[in-house]
Amino acid sequence: METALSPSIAHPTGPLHVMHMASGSPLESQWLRARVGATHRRLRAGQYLYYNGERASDLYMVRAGFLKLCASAEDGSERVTGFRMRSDMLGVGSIGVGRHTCDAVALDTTDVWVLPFAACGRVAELQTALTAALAEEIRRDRAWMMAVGSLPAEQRVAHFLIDLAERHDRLGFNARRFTLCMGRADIASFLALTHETISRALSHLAKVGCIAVSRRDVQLLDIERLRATGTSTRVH
Amino acid sequence: METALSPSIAHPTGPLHVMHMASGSPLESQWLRARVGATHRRLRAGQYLYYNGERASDLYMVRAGFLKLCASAEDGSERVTGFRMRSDMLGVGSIGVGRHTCDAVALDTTDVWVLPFAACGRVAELQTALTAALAEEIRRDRAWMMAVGSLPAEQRVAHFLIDLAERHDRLGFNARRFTLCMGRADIASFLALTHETISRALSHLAKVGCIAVSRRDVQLLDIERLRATGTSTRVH
DNA sequence: CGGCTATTTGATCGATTTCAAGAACAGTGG
DNA sequence: CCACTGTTCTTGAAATCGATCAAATAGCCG
Repeated sequence: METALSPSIAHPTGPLHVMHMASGSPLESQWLRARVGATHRRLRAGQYLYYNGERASDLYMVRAGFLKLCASAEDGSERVTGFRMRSDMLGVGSIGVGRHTCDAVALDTTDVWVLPFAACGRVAELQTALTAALAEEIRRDRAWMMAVGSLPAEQRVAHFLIDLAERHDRLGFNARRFTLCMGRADIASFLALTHETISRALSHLAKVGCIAVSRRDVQLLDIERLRATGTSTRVH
Repeated sequence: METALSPSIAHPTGPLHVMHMASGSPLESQWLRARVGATHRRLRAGQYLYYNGERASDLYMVRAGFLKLCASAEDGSERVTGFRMRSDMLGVGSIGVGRHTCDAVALDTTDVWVLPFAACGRVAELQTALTAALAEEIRRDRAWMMAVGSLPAEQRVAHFLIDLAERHDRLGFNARRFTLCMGRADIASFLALTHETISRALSHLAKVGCIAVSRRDVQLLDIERLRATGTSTRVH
């Protein structure tokens, strides 16, 4: 019944679609994981998987739960740079520098596989999968750049909700109704807005009937209209 | 004498610094290039190296000149997502999807090496270098997200100028004085502003004595102050 | 020189931030 | 179970920054 939603949710040619690749990637294969000596780690909400600047020796794949990534500028201000859920990779930004370039914080009880760096390099299949995961990350950031740079506040929020819905859909979760694992402030930081603006945008989208919101529970009522607001033209 | 500038220009721990890595990367080695069958291509200003959506079979490394990358949203609006100069990689976003995810347009007479995809995959050293290049790209985008998301217009412009200066410095070019290869509109698109705002920001930075601008020639007169404006706190 | 595009500058308008306060909720300890 | 406290969320009103509209100037190329 989730698949019935796909026609309206899915985005066949968009960059986000490719993320699904990870679900079938070698990184999820059982024997490969054994071969690289993958271990397992569980985090409670609020715990850090790794810290910015910390020595990096592993990559991670989320198996359950939800995390946010926070980068900090030189001046000390923090910004959320992304959210990660099941089948997403973590820590790829550390490749080539050996240190994590952001914090990773669990927003819910979270399970990850720990994939040692060195081992990943030895296994050719993993190299390839890793490369693909990196490329995916780039496309994801690119999409974010487009959205944040050119959409007004309410449309950014709509875009954000649709993105979450698509990811839920791909993982087989309910894409029309889900709970946000992060607070308004985190969404605001991610979308480069204030938490008041997020609140107002959600209230307004609810008032016009696109969605229903109660605290952190969200229902997408009129996805088409939501997508329309989240996609409409805004040329600089 | 360029090195004398480094203390004030360089950014020892910042993500941008790592970009330099590319200069010493295997991708620049002569025999490796021969081994992957690298060819050469020259573009005149305005010519496209590749188009968004086009089948991708190569990666590119810039040897001379200057290019911009343009991504287009579903609604048709175009946005500049980056600028590339010597020692930068191009086309990495296509890895894993087989198609280019943006346009690459020369802004000046430009030379690139063409590195066939398939060959890159065979050579282990290249795989590693490639992975590093991808990670670099991610960090670069992350830095952009931080800047654009949290800085007001004038500081974004200052940040942009400093970034260009650092890249020039690393390549051994004059970091205090250079000419912009792109128009105001391209800068505006990249920084998610309007070209009028870019113009005003440059004029103002010039009025307060941080820089001198004439058309596309820029001199950085007071880098410290420029950096201060480009870094100052702006917490959401 | 004319026509073109890029750039600069001014004036106004509007979206979003900021400041401020209240309401809903969660957790705590009595 | 309930008051207490702190946090998250919502809402309002005012202030601000950048966009938009409009026009003038400056280069550039044929």
